[in-house]
Amino acid sequence: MFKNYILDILQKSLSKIGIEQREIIIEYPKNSDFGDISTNIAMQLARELKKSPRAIAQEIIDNLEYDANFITAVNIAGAGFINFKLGKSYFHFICENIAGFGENFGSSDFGIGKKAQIEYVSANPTGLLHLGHGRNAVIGDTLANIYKKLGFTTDREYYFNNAGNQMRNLARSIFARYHQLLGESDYPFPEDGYHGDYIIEIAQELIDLYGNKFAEDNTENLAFFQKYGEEWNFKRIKSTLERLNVFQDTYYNENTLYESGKIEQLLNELKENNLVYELDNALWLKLSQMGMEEDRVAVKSSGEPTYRLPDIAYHIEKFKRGYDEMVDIFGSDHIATYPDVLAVLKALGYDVNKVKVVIYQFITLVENGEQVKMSKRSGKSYTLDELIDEVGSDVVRYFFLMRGVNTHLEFDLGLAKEQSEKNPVFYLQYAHARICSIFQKAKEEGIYLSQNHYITELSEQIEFDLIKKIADFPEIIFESYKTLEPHIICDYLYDLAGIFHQFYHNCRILQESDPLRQARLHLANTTRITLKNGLQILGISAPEKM
RNA sequence: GCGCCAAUAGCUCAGUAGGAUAGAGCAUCAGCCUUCUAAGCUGAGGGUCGCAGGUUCGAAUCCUGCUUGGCGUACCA
Repeated sequence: MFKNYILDILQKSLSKIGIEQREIIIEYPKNSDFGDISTNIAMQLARELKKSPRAIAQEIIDNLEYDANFITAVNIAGAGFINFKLGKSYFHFICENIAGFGENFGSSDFGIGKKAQIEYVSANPTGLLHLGHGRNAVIGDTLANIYKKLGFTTDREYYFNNAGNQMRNLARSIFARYHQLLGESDYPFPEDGYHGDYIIEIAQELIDLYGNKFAEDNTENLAFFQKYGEEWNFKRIKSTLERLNVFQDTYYNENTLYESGKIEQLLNELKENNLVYELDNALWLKLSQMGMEEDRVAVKSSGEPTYRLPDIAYHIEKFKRGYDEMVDIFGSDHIATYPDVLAVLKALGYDVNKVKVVIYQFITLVENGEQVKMSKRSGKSYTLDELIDEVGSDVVRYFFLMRGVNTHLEFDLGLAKEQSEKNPVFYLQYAHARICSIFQKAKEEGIYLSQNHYITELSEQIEFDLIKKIADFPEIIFESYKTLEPHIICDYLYDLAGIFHQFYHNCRILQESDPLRQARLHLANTTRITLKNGLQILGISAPEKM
């Protein structure tokens, strides 16, 4: 938004010297001596035009037409940077523009008319959510918020499987604890069973409800335990997600792919397209013909499909629903599996560019400099619920989002628990609360926002810095959509809060008289809206008082 | 062994369609409250961007090799 005018005049200048439309990179120089805004376009063109960057820069400037109220100086520096010094009118114009968006600032129509699906969490109901699921949930939910902000119609989906080995293992684990609680203390626990305390809780619940009615080891009883465990786990999973402000529209059961014949259909399609072959009683996917390392099994010799088949069928299902974009959120342990799925989809003629895969790295939990271990099947697991109990939902969300998805995230429990200036979440929320408190005070004094914004009253450097930062917001949202990196928004809001705090210290608001007071109130108000809308995307509350 | 991902300040991390003096937070040190919230602001110190080569006017960013760490490497999901 802030850069549009500059881009426009540069583009026109370029076309005058015979260079067609291209992407111009514009940035804010770190050193303010270089002006407010700069571009390296002359350097980019040097190789192509076989001229020195500085000469090209001069040529661009010579052909530049601009409003002298907007741009007060243009010069060449260094190897060929073109630097612009902006006039007050430019900042006023931008600020007025932002104010015009009101509470909707940051929304755009980029995705209007397009449908996106974001699939996240997708944990099977074999246990409680742990921290890894938390990172998955928060990344997925936030990306969905970003898509929504850009105007996409968004479907938030949870894909799960309530059949198979792991679920049978769950039933066996509960069954063993059930017997142990009934007094058979040496009843054997499954080798790779689920050791968490929640299994004991479930077993105890079953005893409280039914006594020893299900003690006999038969398939009916185990099936009952499996179903009971599934429902018990799902209830807990949903309540945990709800606490984190994560809501999903659809829970898609893998089983429906079998029931509706979609797996069968896929198998036929694979055979018709000659993408599979039989070997040792198993059905193999010809992945090596699709550019992959080696072939993999689609149907085991036991007749059971591997995960690949339903995964492919599920994605076909997504394609059939007509999504323009589909986002999958996976932990790094899945990094090797999705290329196979995509390769097959591609071979079947689907446009796999519509599928975006986010791979996030693992979390380590640290307290007092020591790593806290967490593992689902060992007894001592740190559940997501416990973490929310300790630090609250806002902190959990922010900490899970504040690093790049490809970074091993170190979650510092000590810092997270701290309710002080060290904790970045509070720094952000404090800025918002501070602004709200100014308006509260204004209200008490009978001061309200005027119709006229009186933006032209603003003249301090810090006010212009703030305007510049606010104006970046829409672009930041777009950037995080492009890169599928929510942390960009965290960093942005942190910077914005910082600049606001500086403004707050340097510029009085309510003590001034109108119209400057009004101008600053309006600037504070657009800051508030930006912070609030940004926090909303992150799923974090924007308190009015702290 | 092979594959993917990483390595940047004491710590946690930004920064990679090659660009100006590599940034932030925390920690350390020094300042600022009769003034709209000090959960704030101001300043200082702190770096062989893992190592070695290469590409070029220019490399944290691209290429090659190496070292270290994480995750994979199933007819588990």
